Amino acid sequence: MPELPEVETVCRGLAKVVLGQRISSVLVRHRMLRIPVPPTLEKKLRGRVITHIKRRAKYIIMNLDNDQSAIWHLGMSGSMTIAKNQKPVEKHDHIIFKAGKNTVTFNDPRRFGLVTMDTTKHLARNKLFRHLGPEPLEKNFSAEYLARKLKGKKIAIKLAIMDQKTVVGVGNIYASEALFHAKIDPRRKAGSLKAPEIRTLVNAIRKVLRQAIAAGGSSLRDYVQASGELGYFQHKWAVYDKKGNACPRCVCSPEQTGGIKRIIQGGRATFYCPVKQH
DNA sequence: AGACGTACCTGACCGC
DNA sequence: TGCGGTCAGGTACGTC
Repeated sequence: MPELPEVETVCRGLAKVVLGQRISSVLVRHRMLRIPVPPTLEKKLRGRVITHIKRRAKYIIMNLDNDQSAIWHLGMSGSMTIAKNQKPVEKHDHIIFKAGKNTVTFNDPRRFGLVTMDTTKHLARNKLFRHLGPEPLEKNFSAEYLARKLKGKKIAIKLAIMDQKTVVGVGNIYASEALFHAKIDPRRKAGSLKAPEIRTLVNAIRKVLRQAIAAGGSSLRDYVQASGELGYFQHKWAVYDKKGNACPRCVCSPEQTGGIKRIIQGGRATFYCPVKQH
C-alpha cells in the first residue's frame, strides 16, 4: 500500500511511540530483503536512543544517538506494527525490535522493502537518496520547476510524475488520482503540457496527497488500541480501481461511455475518465 | 540521455 | 480441491 501518505502516517505513528526511546533488543528473522540487511544492524541499533524520525520520499529515517541512522522502506507490501505486549511472531515478520515498552515489527511478504544503516551526516549522499527529486509538499516543487523538468519529455505524463527523479512520493494510485483532479489525460506526452495545466497538476498532486495524509492521520488516533498496524487506512479513490464506474460528479452516463477506463502504462494499471481528462 | 522492458517476491483471486 | 494464469500500492538495472 505504501505511497507517500501511508509512509508519512507510519512515520507519525512511530514517532508518537518510539521517539526518545531506547532500543533494547533487535531480532532479524530474514536478511534477504530488497538489499541484504546489514550484518551490523543489530549491533548498531541495540542500546541506542531514537532521536528523530522523519520521512524522505517513501523512506522512513530514524536518527540514533550514535550518529547513525536506520533507513526503512516498505516496498509494495511492507508494514510496521506497534504493540505494547509482544504478539506472536507471524510469517514475514522480518525485523522485530523493542523500543522503550513497545515492540515494533517490520513485516513484508514480498520483500521489496528494505532496512539499512548510514551515517546521519552522509544521508543526503546515500545511493538511495542521491537521485531523488523534490518533496511534493515542499515549496521547491513548484509549477516552474515541474515545467522545466517536463520540457521536451516524450514519456506519458503519468509515468513522468511517478518518476522519483521528477518528484518523490507519487505512486501508482496517487498518479491516477492527481491526473483525474487536474483533468489531464494520463497518456499525454509530458512535454506537451501547457503552463496552466502544469500549475493545476502541481496543485492536484499536493491536494490528493494532503487529503490522504489527513485521512491517515485521523485513523491514527487509536492506533495502539486497534490493530497496531500503521498506515493502512480507508480511503475513497475517485478513479483508482474504479473501472466502469461513474467518476465523482460524473456528467456522462457510464452505460454509454463505459465509465472510468483502465489502461496499462509502463506495465502498471492507470485509471482515468475519458470524458473529463484531456 | 532518455525511453522502455524486466526482474525481484509472495499471496490473493479467478476460471476451468 | 487443485492448477495455472494474472494481478498487486516500488525500485533498480540492463538494453537499445
